[in-house]
Amino acid sequence: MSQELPSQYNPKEVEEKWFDLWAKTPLLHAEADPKKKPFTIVIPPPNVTGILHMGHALNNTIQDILIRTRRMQGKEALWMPGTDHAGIATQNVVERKIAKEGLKRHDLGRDEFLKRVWQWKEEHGSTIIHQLKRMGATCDWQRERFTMDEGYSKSVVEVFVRLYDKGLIYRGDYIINWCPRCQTALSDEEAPHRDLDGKLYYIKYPLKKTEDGRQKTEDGKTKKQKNIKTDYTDYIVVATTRPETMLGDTAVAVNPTDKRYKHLIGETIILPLMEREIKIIADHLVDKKFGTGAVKVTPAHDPNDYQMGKTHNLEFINIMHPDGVLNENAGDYAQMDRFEAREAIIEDLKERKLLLKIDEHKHAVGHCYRCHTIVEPYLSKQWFVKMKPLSKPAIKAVKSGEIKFYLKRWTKVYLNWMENIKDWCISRQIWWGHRLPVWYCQDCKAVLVSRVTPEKCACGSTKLEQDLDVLDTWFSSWLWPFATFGWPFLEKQSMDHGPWTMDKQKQELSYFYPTSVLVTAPEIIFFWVARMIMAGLEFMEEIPFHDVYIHGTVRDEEGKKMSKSLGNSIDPLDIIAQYGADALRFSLIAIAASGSDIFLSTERFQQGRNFANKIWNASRFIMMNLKDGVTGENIDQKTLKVQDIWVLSALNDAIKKVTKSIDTFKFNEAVNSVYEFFWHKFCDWYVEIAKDSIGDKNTQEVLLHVLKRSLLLLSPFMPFITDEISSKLPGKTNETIAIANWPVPNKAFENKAAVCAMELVFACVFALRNRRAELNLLPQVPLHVRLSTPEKKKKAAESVVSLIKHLANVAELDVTTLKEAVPNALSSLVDKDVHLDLLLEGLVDPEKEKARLDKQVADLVKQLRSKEVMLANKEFVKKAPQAVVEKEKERTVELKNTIGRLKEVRNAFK
RNA sequence: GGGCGCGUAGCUCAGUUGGUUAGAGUACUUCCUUGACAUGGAAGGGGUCACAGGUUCAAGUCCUGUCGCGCCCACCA
Repeated sequence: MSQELPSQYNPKEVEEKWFDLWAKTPLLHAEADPKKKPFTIVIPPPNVTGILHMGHALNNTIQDILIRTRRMQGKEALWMPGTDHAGIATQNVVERKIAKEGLKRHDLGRDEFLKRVWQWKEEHGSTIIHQLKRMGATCDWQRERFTMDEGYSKSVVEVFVRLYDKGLIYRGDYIINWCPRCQTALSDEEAPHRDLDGKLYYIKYPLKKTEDGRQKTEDGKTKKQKNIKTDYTDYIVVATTRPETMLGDTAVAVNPTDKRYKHLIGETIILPLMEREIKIIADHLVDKKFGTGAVKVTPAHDPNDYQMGKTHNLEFINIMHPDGVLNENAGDYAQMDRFEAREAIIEDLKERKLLLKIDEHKHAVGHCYRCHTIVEPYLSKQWFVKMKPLSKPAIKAVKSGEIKFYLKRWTKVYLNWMENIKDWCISRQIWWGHRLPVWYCQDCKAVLVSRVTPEKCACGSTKLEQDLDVLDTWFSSWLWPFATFGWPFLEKQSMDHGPWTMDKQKQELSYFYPTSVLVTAPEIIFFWVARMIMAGLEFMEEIPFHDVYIHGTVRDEEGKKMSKSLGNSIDPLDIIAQYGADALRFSLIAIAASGSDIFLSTERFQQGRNFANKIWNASRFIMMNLKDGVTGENIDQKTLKVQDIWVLSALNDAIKKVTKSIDTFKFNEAVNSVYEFFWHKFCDWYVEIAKDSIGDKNTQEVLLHVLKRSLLLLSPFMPFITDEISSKLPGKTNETIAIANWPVPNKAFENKAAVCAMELVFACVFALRNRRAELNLLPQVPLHVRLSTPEKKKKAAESVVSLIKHLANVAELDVTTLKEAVPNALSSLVDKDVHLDLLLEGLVDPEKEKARLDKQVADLVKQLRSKEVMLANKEFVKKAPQAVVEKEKERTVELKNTIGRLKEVRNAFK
């Protein structure tokens, strides 16, 4: 006995009870079945400071569709959730919080500050997890991990020590990306370049007079320097976008092949403002074509110049404090902010007539990905991972096809990065994160890298101090696929999802690893995907996943990336509140074609809401008509009607299509197939037809049968509403359909004849509705109709008479095999040799109808001609596939028949 | 500078390895409110598939070029 659905679909009411239940339901078997191939996904750990945005919503919906489908298909489907500690972001959040109390982190001290961060994490860190649950994500929540968990941290330390021992981690002074606001080093990936409208300043650097008081002169100028009028007698002109760095210049460089400057190489220059003597050097790094061909060299503040500084043994002068304020090396400009100093220096140069000109100049400048401050190339002592050795197997894994990207084009992006990989700066000058497992002996200056806190140095000293830096968050994230299982199992870890033993954890890891698929956004390829592949191959000696599905970036209507900072985001939580999580999920997936970017506006979600409403009401209608004992599983095959077979066969098609589309990561196709089937086939046609025999038990069986399977097919996309409805259907077997069985096509229901017969019904009903509209006949007006068909189709036609009568309000319908046209009737071709004549005495203007028919005939003749031309083409007949040619021939015959028939009808009008 | 993607209906986009008359959602027009659903039903209008060449019996689909838009990477200071 089925329960009733409330007459109004209320997403909020429906959804709120389900995520708790899913979270409580064991989604995995207690013991992994070694015979069953698992399906594993690890969730891209969202930033612990994060709140759900559309990107997350899309990402999680896709993963949830995959995991739900595979789970229903009987796989051991594990979805490992969690969050990463997001070092810089989280620290920033907490710093902002204590700033409200008028405090800075140094006021609190490291320990106290970290306490505050943990406190914040306890209070707010699970926000995003709750939001993911609210979206319906069926993760194995009891396995939730955090990159700062005790056990996970041990993996991080283990990895650091192993890489260090292997010589793949080193420490050194290099130019790195420095964020003066966050006051930490950043990796190259964390400092994305953005184009800025900058300026290119041309500055005169005076040459030092030679000993005899004369200056060297140049013989002749080259043609290329026409636009720069330079007095080479007294000055060399350099071009720079960052004039403030000139305070740290220790040379001027020119290209050794540059004829303009050849005679000046080795000469001395007086650095303006600082009045320091610097040399002119020659280096191939200098581009002759850019600016004046002469470049100022600031080895401590530019990566290129750093290179030159090393090769030419120049002095490295750091002119900046870590916060971007100039230091004592900056002379008069000390204590000025870097941009303030720029202005001041320009003013001073102008005053001294040393500024030749300023050009507008667009150039790309690195920005901190957490606070968007312009980063400073900064010379400092940092820790690095040597990447080349790690990248080699990672390149191979993708090239060999062991790991596949969807879409394929991302492979190139990955390989390009991997093949040009640079060493990874992993130390961060912040407090929140994994402290480097490095100690320095205060006595003998030895460096100790250790898994546990060392007690004393080899020299016997106990004065050991741990490195103050912490590791890049991604240095922990890249271990996610195996560290979340407890790797490296050094000791029994406290995992809160059961009475785990180390052995069992090891078993689990070897069962679930490598994982099946990774779903993420394109910008994460370098940060995470590439590094996970390297880590997996290095530490597990196996790839971490087989497939990488890259989905699109969610953008607003103007094509901008949706982000909080731009203020253009549509909040998924608002959409959930307004339309429901099912509508959100449905619409997101329907829009998101394989990997293309997604443009969003609120209206898009109405489609999802409307569909949910349709599902609700159709289900309600079916349920309110069910007799006791109807289960949807006891269809009597012998009494199936044409329409029953047709809908069951269409259901088979839908099952096949949806399953295949999900297998090939074409989620929009999947969702459109099930939408099309449910709404436009099942509801629009079958349910309408079924109303005529709604009292029959078998009709009810079919209705329920199709409904149940439709709900299963829909459940990965719209889990809440489908589970709610299923739970109220008779004969349900599971607590939740999240663990029900995925539907499979039933061959018994495949029947071509029935499908053809139904197509005739559609064509007839369609033609008649059309006529009604043309003739302004209300649906209530009964029609008289004759169907002319060849002998062989007569039986099929007769089998659907009652359907046509019912659907098009036809009072009389004769099926004949007569070929001649009916006078005073409107004829429609409804199949290639089946005509439908609508008898209409006096209801139609013969002249008008004649004209209409003439036009129709003319159109068809045109079509026929072009077909004839095509078929006369020998090449076509020879080369085209047989089926195509046959179809064209059939079509020609069809056209000829129709034309003849229409002419007859036309002439029958008196 | 290099790489990638996109130009299809008013709008947002689908369109499988080339093969009948190019589809959907939305918007628009007309009609339909007696019990599943107006968050609905029926019918309709609307496309030179950016442009120009080429390959082919056949091109929205493949190739080349042009124009427009977008993204990513890069040490032209």
